[in-house]
This record gives sequence, C-alpha cells and structure tokens, in this order.
Amino acid sequence: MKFWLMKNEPEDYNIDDLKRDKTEPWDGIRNYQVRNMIRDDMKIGDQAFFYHSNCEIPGIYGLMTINSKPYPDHTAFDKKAKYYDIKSKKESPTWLMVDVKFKRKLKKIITLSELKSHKKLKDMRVVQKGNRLSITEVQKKDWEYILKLEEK
DNA sequence: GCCAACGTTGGC
DNA sequence: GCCAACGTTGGC
Repeated sequence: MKFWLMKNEPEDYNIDDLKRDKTEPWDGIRNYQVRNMIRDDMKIGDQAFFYHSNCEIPGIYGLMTINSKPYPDHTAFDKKAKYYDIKSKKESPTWLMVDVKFKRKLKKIITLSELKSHKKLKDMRVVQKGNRLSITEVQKKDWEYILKLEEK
C-alpha cells in the first residue's frame, strides 16, 4: 500500500465537500508526471492526505482512500469544462483520474509551516521550493510521523 | 533538439 | 497581487 498527498484548492473542492459527498472523482489532472503516477503506482486502498493549496492556510486537512482504478477523465472531452483538452480523444484518452473516498478530517490542520518546521520531513516534496506536482507520494515513515503530530 | 516566450502553480 | 519556479509550446 502506498501513501499520497493530493492538493486541491479549497475554493473549488474542499474536505467538507468530500465529507458530504463521501466519494468524488479526482478530475482535472493535466500534468504528465502526475498522470503517470496515478496510472502506474496508485492502487485501490492506498491512503492519501487531502491538502488545501492556494488558500489562507495551506496544509493537510483530512484523510481519504483511493477508491477506484484509474479511468479516463471525461472532463477533458467537455468543451465547456475548465479542464477541456482538445488533444485528448475518447478512443485514446490523454488524462486519467481516480475516485477518492472520505475517511476523516484531521483533529487539527497540519499546516504547511508546521510541516516545514520538522527536519524529519525535509524530504517531502510538498515542503520543497518550487514543487508544483498536485499529487506526490509520501513515504510511510513521513505518513506516520505526520499522524503523530495530529495528537500533539 | 535547443531555447525563448508564455502560461500556470501556489506560497507569501 | 506579486513573483519564483516550473511545464509546455513552437520557431528555428
């Protein structure tokens, strides 16, 4: 089982929306590295942090589970959609997505600044300058370390 | 294949 | 809103 950190802008879709909906397609991935990760490495049952980016308090807000295999991101075919991509064809889709399932909200937000303050987490992509991948893999030791921070 | 120009991400 | 970092595009 692998662990992931998945970013989203809370103004578009946030942890409370996922709590309400229970499961949701994680659409809009338009980066090849990220697409390859979900295609090749993501499995049903993997665990993920729900991270809020581009907002007042960037950080980890909740936990979720990967709930489907990768499948074509149909929003790429929709001319009216924000993430329409003329190059993605139905017979050979460029972009993929997975469904995520709500697990729980964290008891307290683990903010980006808190993550940065822990030397043990310095290898995490999310604390590194210029990291723009919307999904990154999290090492097991970092996953467990962060869950302990929640209890403090 | 190089690389300048442009667009996007995302912290601050 | 600013801007650094990075990805993509497209001319050559």
